[in-house]
Amino acid sequence: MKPIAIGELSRQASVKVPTIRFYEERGLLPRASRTEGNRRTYGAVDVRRLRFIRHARELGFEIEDIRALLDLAEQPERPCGEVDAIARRHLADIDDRIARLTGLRAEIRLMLDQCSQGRIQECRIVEVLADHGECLHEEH
Amino acid sequence: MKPIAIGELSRQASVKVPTIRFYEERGLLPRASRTEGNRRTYGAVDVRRLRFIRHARELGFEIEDIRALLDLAEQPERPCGEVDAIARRHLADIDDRIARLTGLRAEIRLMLDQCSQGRIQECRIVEVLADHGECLHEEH
DNA sequence: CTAATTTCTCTAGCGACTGGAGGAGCAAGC
DNA sequence: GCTTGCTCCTCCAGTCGCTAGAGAAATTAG
Repeated sequence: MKPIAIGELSRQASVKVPTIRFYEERGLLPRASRTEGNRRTYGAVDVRRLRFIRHARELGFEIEDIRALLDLAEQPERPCGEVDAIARRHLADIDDRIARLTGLRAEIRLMLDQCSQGRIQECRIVEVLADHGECLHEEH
Repeated sequence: MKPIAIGELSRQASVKVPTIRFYEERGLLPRASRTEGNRRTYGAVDVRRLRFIRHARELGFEIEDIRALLDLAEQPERPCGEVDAIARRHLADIDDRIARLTGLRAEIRLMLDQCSQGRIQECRIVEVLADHGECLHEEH
């Protein structure tokens, strides 16, 4: 039950000190209580909450989503449909990004394959970049 | 050979007006000549250059890379090894991102599959987020 | 008691734009 | 010639999720 300082919280949750202050400012962490000397103090609850945040961030959830997930996590009796929806949206977002990156990959791969290592004059990479019409890429 | 205004350049290259001014400020486009009334004027060369930039951006190249590519494109006699290197680096970067996103995807997919649509109390999604040890994810 | 470490607040910077305020230029219709 | 409406100008602020620095104060170790 002994309170810990921000540096200790940082170590226990693997989140940098300025990031913790940033999360507090953004409302993901409650405003920490302070010592006489104005230093933030934390407890086990904060460690858990911050680890939750870190993990969700590692999985790519945005701050807003995490805020919602934290709110929901505090209401254990409610059905978890909203939690599910957030995760599902995030999954769709990731799928989207993977698809777009895969498209880019193909196009760059092709450019590289066509480059004959000659002079820039006849370099396919430069040509393709210069002329949008020459490539696979479409999206408007 | 008639000069065009920034709005027309914007339409012809499919790049928004403020973005054109931004590119000028960042040195990707030369400082445009001006009319008596201080408005920027452009020509066909600028349209080509801006399209090159747009296409490279769509492919995910960073501004710095594009600056280098533009410099190289202006020296057609030089070997295209550097162009190749930039594209290769970018490909590696994309591969990296795809790999990481694929990892995230798997983990979120798993969470979703395990969620039994009950109450938040027993929701696997919340559990996994709360306890880092429970998941596939490792990286530090 | 001193020195080293930690913490505090405040501010600015990253990348690549995007959008708004407030004002001036310009073409066309009356 | 004048008004209307569009385009353009500059400058500034905001986005996202941090990260880093300055300069000062509190705490801890030796």
